[in-house]
Amino acid sequence: MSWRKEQRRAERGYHHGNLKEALLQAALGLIAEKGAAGFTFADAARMAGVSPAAPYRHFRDRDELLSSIAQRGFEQFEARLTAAWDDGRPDTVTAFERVGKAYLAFAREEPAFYSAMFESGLPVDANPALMAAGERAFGVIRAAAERLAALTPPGTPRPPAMMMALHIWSMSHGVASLFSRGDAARRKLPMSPDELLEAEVLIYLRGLGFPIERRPTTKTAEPPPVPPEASSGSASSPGGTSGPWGKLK
Amino acid sequence: MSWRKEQRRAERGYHHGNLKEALLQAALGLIAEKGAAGFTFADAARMAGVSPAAPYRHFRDRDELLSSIAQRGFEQFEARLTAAWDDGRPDTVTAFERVGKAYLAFAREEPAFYSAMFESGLPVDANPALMAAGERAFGVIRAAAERLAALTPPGTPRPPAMMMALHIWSMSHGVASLFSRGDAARRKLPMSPDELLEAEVLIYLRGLGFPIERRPTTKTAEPPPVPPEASSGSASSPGGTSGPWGKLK
DNA sequence: GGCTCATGTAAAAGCCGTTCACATGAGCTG
DNA sequence: CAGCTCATGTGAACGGCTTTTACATGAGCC
Repeated sequence: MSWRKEQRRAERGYHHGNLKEALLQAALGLIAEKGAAGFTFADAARMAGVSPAAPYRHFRDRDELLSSIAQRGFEQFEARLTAAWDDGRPDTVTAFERVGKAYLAFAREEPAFYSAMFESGLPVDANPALMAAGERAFGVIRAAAERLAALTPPGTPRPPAMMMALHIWSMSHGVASLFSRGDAARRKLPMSPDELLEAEVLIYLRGLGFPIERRPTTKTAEPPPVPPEASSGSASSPGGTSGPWGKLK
Repeated sequence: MSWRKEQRRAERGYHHGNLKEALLQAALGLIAEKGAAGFTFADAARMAGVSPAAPYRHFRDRDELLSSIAQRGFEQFEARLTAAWDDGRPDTVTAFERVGKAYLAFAREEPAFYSAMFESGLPVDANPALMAAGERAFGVIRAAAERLAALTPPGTPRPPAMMMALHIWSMSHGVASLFSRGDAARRKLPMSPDELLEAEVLIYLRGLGFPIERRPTTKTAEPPPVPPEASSGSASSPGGTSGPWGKLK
C-alpha cells in the first residue's frame, strides 16, 4: 500500500533536488483544476512526492506559495500584453485592440494564473513585490493609452491617458470575469467575449472622438483594426469583426 | 469555562427557534469580516450558540448556506438596481447613470453579499434558483438598455440593447471588482470609482451617438445627467461631475 | 397524556495547515 | 578521504474544520 512512496523516494533519493519548482508546478495544475480556494498545500506536496511538512522549507505558508504564483502570473501577463501591444504596430488602434484580446486570452488560457492573480483574495497591498508586478502589467496598458491619447483627432479635447487606461482595464477585466471564465463562460451570449470587448472598446474610442467606422463595410483612413489571426474561435460574424458590433442588428 | 454554553442554552432552551435565520445573519457578518473564503460553518454555529452539527439541519452543507446568501444578495441587488433605475425618471440617461452608481454602491456597502455573489467561486450554473436570481438582476440592466437603445438619435444606427446591457454590466463589474473593493480600493486613483465609471459610461454612450456634452460647462437639451445626491463622498471635481471627465486635465 | 418528528447534541472519522524534534546527505574544509 | 555543517526532508502531533451517525429533547398535535 505504501510501496509507492518508497518507490518515489528510491527514484529521487531523500532530497528532491528541485522541490520549490515542483511545488509551483503542482500548485499551478491544482489551481487550474479546482480553483485557488480549493487548492491544498498538502495536495501539492503529495503531487511532488514529499511529506506535507516539506513545502514549509520553501514557503512560509500556503499564502506565500499562492503569492509566488500570482507574481509569476503578473510577469507572464505583462509579457503577453507587451507582445500584443508590439509598440503600437501596425497602427495604434489595431495594437490597442490586440491588447484587449490578449487580456481575455490570458484569462482563458491561464486560468490558474488568473485565479491566483484576481480571484484568490490575497492581500495584494501587503506584498510589495506582488503589487509592483501588477503595477508593471498595468503599465503596459497605461503606456498604450498614452500613445492613443496623443493621437486624439485635432479639435476634440484630449482625455487623460490614466483615465483611459483605467477604463480599458475595467472593461477588459469585467468581460473576462463575467463572461470568459469558468461557468460564466457558458452563459448564453449574442456574441463571443472577444467580440463583446472589441465592440465595447471601439464604441468607447469613438466616444473619445476617434474616427471608428460604424459598420464593417465603411472604412476610414486607418487600416482595419483586426488582424486575421484574431478571428479564430469566433462563431458568429462571418462578415468580419471589424465594426463596433459586426453584423449584429 | 463552559458555563457560557450552558448559559446560552438556558437563555434559549434546547431548540433555538430561528436557527436558519440566525445562521444566515451570522454568516453575513463573518463573510463581511473575513471574506467568502475565510468564512467557516463552525464559526457561524458558534456565533448562533449551537453545536457545529446543528447547521446541517438547515443546510445540506457549507456551500448551500453560501448559495442562500448569494441568492438573497441577487434579490437585494435587483431591488436596488430597480430603485435606482426608477423606470427611467427623470430622464433615461440620468437614470442609467444612477444604475451604474447603484452597482458600485452595492459592492461597497454590501461586501458580504457581493463576495458571496461574485467572489465565492460557487458553481452558479449548478443552482437554477441562484442563476435565475442573477438573471433577474441583470434583467434590470437589460431593460434600461432597451429603453436607452430606443432613444438613439435619428441618423445613427441603433445598437443591440443586449449588447449595450452586457457592455454596461462589464464596465460596472470591472470598476467594482478592481477599484471599489477591499485592498484594491486603496490603490492610488486620479478619481473616485464612481467618477471613473460615470465618465466611462458617458464616453461609451457618446460613442453610440448620444449627445453627451464634453465639458461640465457646455450643456445640451437633456438635463444634467447627475443628480445632486450622487456627488456625496466624492473628493475631487468641485466643479461638478456631469462631464465625462469632470475638471481633469 | 402520550406520540411523533423536527431540531439540536456528542462523538468520531478524515482532512488540512502548521510546528517541532529529528534524519539525511550534499558540499565544503582540511 | 574524513568529518563537519547546514539546507532539506520526515514523522508525529496539535488544533481546527467539515461531515456523518447515533442519540436526546421538547413543541405541536391527537
